[in-house]
Amino acid sequence: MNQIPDAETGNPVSEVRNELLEHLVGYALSRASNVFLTDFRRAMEGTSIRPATFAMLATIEENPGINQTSLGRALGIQRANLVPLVNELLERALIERHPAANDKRAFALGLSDAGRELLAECTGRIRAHEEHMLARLSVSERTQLLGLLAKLSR
Amino acid sequence: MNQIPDAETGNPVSEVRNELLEHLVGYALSRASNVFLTDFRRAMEGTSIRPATFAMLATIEENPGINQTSLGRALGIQRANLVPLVNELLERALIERHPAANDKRAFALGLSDAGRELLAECTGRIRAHEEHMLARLSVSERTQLLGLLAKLSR
DNA sequence: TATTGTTATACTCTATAACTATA
DNA sequence: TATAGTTATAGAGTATAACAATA
Repeated sequence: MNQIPDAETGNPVSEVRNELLEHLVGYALSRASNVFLTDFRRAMEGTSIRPATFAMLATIEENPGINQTSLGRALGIQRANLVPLVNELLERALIERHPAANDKRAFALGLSDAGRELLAECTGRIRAHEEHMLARLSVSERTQLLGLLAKLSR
Repeated sequence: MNQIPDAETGNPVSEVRNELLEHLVGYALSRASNVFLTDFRRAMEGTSIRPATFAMLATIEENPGINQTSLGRALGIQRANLVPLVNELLERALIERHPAANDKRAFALGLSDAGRELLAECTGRIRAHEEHMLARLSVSERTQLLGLLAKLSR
């Protein structure tokens, strides 16, 4: 892991030991997720799109007319936290919001042309980012990993 | 995924589609990590220990005398962000901090008896939490998953 | 009564820049 | 010059509670 000097004895210590953490899936998930996140940000530089807003655009494109509560539920984002995100995408004219046909409380969300264009641009960048992050994994390992992760979130 | 009414047409829609996100490892990592995080918090209720402070206690126990920079590097926590965390553990008397022998700039960190006790208590809870979260995975699947995740962070 | 969208608020994690004292 | 610890600050994700309008 990391070469360190032992601050107490001054003896050279070859590595930081971490038997406990190394065997915790939760810790490994958190570390791996953060590595991806850092590279995701680099890949998306200049787009002002973050993981949450990308997920929103992708989900709205595939489910035109979806309302905010359903969108939040599908993405694991609470209604309250979705509000400023929706506002941001509206202000950037990446999505459109119309009154829902059968429910005066709700809105139907859809992508604007600009939103569709930006989504396509971001999707291309993200595919390259994933390819870069998964370079060490074979095709079957990638499939395995996706399957195992899906099992954890279900 | 989630049953929603289509807000535009009012037609029943069986599921939220998400072809794109479902095939992104970065997204799956983020979702799974968050599922674990939520359950981790529940499992640690009453201890005032969070993921970062648990990782610190575990790493200090296995590397007595380690300094803050090395600790941060081993955990992926920047020096600047480590400071308030170290202070918190010092104030709770869970760790001790002594001047390093060979470097007047550095401190040697170690666990107090209280810290060792709390670490043991938390470790037990976390093992139960992991067991709970991994219930759907076989032993070999768990090993596979840990191995694949390690490949991503290296 | 329950649900949709909203406001307000707080906590945690992470990132960057710049400082001091030592090495 | 580089490193250890520190301060200050900001961005982003997530959590809870409560409200008005509508179902």
